[in-house]
Amino acid sequence: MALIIMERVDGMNKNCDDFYNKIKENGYKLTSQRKIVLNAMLEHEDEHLTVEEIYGYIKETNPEVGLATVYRNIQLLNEMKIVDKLSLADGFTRYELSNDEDSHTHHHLICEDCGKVIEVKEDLMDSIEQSFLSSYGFLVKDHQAKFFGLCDDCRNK
Amino acid sequence: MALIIMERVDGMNKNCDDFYNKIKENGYKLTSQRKIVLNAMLEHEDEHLTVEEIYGYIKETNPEVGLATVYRNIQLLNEMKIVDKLSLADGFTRYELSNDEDSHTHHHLICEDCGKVIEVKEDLMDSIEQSFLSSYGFLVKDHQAKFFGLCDDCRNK
DNA sequence: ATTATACTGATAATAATTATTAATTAGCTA
DNA sequence: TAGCTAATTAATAATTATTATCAGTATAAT
Repeated sequence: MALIIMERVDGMNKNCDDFYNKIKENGYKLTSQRKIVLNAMLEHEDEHLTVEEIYGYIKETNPEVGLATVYRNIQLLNEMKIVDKLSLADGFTRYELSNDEDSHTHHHLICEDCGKVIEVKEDLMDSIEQSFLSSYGFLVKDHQAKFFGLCDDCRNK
Repeated sequence: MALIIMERVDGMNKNCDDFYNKIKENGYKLTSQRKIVLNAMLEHEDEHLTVEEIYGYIKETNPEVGLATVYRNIQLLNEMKIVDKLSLADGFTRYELSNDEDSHTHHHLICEDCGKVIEVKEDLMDSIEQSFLSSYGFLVKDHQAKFFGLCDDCRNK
């Protein structure tokens, strides 16, 4: 039984070990709780999760993990750029797995009518960021952009 | 003395009455506290203020105004698009006077080294927003964008 | 001027996050 | 591989930010 679980975890995502290594490279210990938090994020890759939601998912299989530990480790994963911190339109702080550690953060289109959030994985900001360098001498390393408006469904209602 | 103060308030900003009218147009009463909160924002037009900071400015001249009133009215001014709500890099919720009620929210360039915040008043997002309409059917009404990186000074250090 | 109702101040309540502390554990060293 | 040490954890207290409550007050409509 334990073996089956191990197989599933190992096979689930080839990046899993990469993340484990990253944690150790940064000088942090690879604790079971850290793996659990990271796996929760991997298992809900395309969601924008609050800490309470992450905690809820974790409790289903690992009720012994404490809330403060989830807070601590989400923060740690954010500092290591493994997860991104964002806030959409509802005032909650949310986290999601970084799509690619070297690429810029992707954009979110937020429908003001139904609340739906659309992910835009293309960057599309290159020219605007170039202009910031020439106009202000500001070198952009990353960005975070939200666009508010109406999604296709709500626009046609 | 009262007259001098009145003159200064009236002369300070010709938009003052426009805002007062807007409050009444929206069906809200024009209370002295509401004027005080609005004037605090007008007197610190280019700052990104937390509620505590606004409260601090108000207390200097009007210590009788309560904190809950500041919260209530800042929220109200935000709903009426007189002030914008934003969060920069420090996790605090901040407010600033809207530059122009009809234009899109402006951008912020945040230096990761010294923390300086540069305002970009030009929009520059038109083409990217057009592409969202054609690719996703999403009609953008407003946006909010932060760019993280290095300012001119820190880049040359 | 009177009056209905929205608004305010003070403060209690709530929610989100951080700090504390004793006990546990990862991973280095012998 | 056992033992050691510092990092980490669980539980919970403390803190911080924000919202709700409610009795009293002030706005603006009549």
